[in-house]
Amino acid sequence: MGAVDLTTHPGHLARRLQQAHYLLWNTMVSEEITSPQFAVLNALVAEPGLDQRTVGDRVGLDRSTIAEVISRLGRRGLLDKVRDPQDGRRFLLRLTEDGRRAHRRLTVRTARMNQVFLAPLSAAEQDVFFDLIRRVSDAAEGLRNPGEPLAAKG
Amino acid sequence: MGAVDLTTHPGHLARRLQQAHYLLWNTMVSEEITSPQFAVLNALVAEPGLDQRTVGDRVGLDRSTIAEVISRLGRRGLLDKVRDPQDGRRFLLRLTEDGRRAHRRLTVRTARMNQVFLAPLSAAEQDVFFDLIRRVSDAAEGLRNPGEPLAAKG
DNA sequence: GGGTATTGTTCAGTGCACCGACGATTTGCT
DNA sequence: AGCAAATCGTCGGTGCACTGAACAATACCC
Repeated sequence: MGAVDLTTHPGHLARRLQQAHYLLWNTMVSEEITSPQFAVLNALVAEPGLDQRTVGDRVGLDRSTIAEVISRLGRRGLLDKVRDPQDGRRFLLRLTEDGRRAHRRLTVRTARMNQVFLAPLSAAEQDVFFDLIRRVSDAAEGLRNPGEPLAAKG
Repeated sequence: MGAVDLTTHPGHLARRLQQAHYLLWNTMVSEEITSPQFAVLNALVAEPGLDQRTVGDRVGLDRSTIAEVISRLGRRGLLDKVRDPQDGRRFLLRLTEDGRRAHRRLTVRTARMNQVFLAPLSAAEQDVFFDLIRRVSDAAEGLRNPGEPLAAKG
């Protein structure tokens, strides 16, 4: 009487999905570089010289979290941080040669892992999977800033 | 050259989904009791007197994490911990009256939040959403103990 | 040019999540 | 009965994730 079936709760399922992914990442991709760290490397491969905050936007991490992730990557020599001469508030981020190498290596392994992870679904189902998750996430993200109509700004 | 599209990476999507859920939970359900904490309360409503490790199994948390969650719930007076007289290793867990009240209150709010969270999907799509996530999570979970055929045990 | 608001980073605090190691207890085997 | 193995909880360490507050640098506006 009163207990609920958590398998119909999207939050619970989201947590389980992420745990499952964490497990596979650790065994198939890397034990040193985490998935969020890879996301940061990837963002800097696409757009070298971004500042911290923008990297955070790109990969979906807030200021505090991105600062820690970047600090860890910097400590391992995978990226460099230099003050922006044009704007003394920012740090500009750039991968080192080691960072680019790590990104290349992990890209291959990540692709393999994704195949294993998604193996239970047919190709068509995988597309649906992406679509549904994206729509739910985007909608919730949109509720964050209610007073921002996205098109009209003044 | 070399950067990857993270929107086709299930791990990245899983993280974003959980963040979206976290956001909605905090605004629509509770700022004090978190989603994993609610899962523990729910497990103990369904099966009072479980020990820590079994609760962890039910909600999908390892021993260390479940210990912290339970300690927080205990500190707030939502559950009681007593040594099992039959097995001195275990602690048996039981909700207090406050714990049951909190669970009832949050059950209602959680249902409302789930509706908002899933609103972007049609009813049929919601079923597919659950099914796909469950299948992927279960399969990855199954890779954890490779030598356990689930049916034959000796 | 000077005050105010905004922006980028950091820091403190809380909480989830994992692993590996440890001590205590129970179980199983002989 | 007695020892080895498994089991439950704890502890230490690492890392992600958020909030709110502080601080420095820049931008805006009169």
